[in-house]
Amino acid sequence: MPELPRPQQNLLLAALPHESKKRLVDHLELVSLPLGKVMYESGETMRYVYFPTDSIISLLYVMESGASAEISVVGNEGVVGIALFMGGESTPSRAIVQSGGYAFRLLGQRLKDEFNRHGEMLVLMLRYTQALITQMSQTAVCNRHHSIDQQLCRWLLLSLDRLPDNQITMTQELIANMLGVRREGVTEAAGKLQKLGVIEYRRGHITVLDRPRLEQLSCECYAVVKKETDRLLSDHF
Amino acid sequence: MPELPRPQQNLLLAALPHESKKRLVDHLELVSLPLGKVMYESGETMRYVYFPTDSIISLLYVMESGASAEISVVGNEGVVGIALFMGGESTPSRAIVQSGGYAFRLLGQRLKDEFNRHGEMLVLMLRYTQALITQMSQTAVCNRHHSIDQQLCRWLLLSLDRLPDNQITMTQELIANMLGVRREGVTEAAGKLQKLGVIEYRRGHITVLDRPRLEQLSCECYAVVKKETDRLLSDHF
DNA sequence: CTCGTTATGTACGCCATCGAACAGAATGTG
DNA sequence: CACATTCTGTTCGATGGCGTACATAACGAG
Repeated sequence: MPELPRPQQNLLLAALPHESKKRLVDHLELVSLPLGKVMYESGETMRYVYFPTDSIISLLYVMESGASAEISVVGNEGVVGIALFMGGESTPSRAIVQSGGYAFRLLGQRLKDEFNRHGEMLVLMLRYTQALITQMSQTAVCNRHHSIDQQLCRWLLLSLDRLPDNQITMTQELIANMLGVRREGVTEAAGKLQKLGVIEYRRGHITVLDRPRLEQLSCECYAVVKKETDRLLSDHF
Repeated sequence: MPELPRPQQNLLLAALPHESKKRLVDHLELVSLPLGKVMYESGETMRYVYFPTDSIISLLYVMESGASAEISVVGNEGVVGIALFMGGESTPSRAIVQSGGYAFRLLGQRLKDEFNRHGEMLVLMLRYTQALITQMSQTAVCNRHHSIDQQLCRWLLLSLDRLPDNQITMTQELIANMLGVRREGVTEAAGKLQKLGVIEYRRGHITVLDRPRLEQLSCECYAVVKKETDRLLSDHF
């Protein structure tokens, strides 16, 4: 039987000094996040922040037309709900579960209290926020300049980094929503990767077989984000 | 003769309570920022933060190939150098002067000292950062889904909001760098706008004649960013 | 005023991606 | 096991933006 997740699996929670952790741990509530669940709707006031352990959350922007694009992705290295401590309380984007799993949630007010003690929590959250900003910037650039093929590679790698194995549960339709492209475009790109033996997939399941090759085929955006995230957070982790 | 800028012209500085302002004002140094000046190079450690009064600064990402794209834009409503107080000290993007003018610069350490007093400065900087995040997200979406025509409108509006009159000094070539498209694409889009009587231009100078029409022709991205920025910062301004 | 430089205009073929439409395959539900 | 549903594969024409090449026009330094 699978064990239940522990707070330590989230790297931000793990990085907290003992004192902070002690203050928070009793208020952390384990929640299950099924694939596709909408955690925040655009403009909504946030009540909780979420620290994923083994789930992945996409921050998605949905336009008036219904078209969408992923702005950034959050896994066990991060937290969903930065608007709470940044002061805005809400954001114009949607948070949706991209890979089912668990997260620990914390009442917004509790996080704010801890944040306002101006200790390690503040430093950590701000550094993480900067990493998130890097990801968003890179997404903007990537959307402008890179092909679907390259972007799919980037997206697979970002997902892979946040998953325990080399297996991604996701339909091509959903990936297309994330990338903001047509489903057919993803089918084609995925087909090429499969032909190259880099991935293997069947109806909603993708297995990455050759990760080094995937990194070669990806645009520089993945490496930039990875490197910068490591730089910003590795002191703490 | 034109008067020299005052710190109050930067909205963030203006919004500071008297006490904070008193601590900082003697350390603010007025600097002139000529068009095209590179204020930060990607990855460089930041020494100063800049509070523009009448200049505009673009945060630009330049790829390995040399292609570029604007991530966000900063005028008298903001500050250049958030990485300093976010904790990362540097970012992978370049800051370049998009419209010449003045700014007050402040030694990074002074800002950090003020920031670490955990007063109004912290709150203000974080809220501003959230506004910047909104702009970056929207840029990502816009790059994915909207036409050059629409994006040019958005870009003109964002610039206009940060300038004293309806006159923009900027070549089509530079606009193309910002938008991450070909110069010819901008020429064509600008030509259409001129034919419609919305703008008028000649060799590096653009005059906006019909701003309401420009807003109609723009994608929703401009309005989203504007509205969210107002929401996040109007309590303070 | 002239000339070199820089900015803008235009044209052509190319290609990635789009939109739409439909066929086939895998899945799980009753 | 059969069927409805959902996912994936493929095709077609349309098109927006690209790369390239070159022409014209405005400016400003001498």
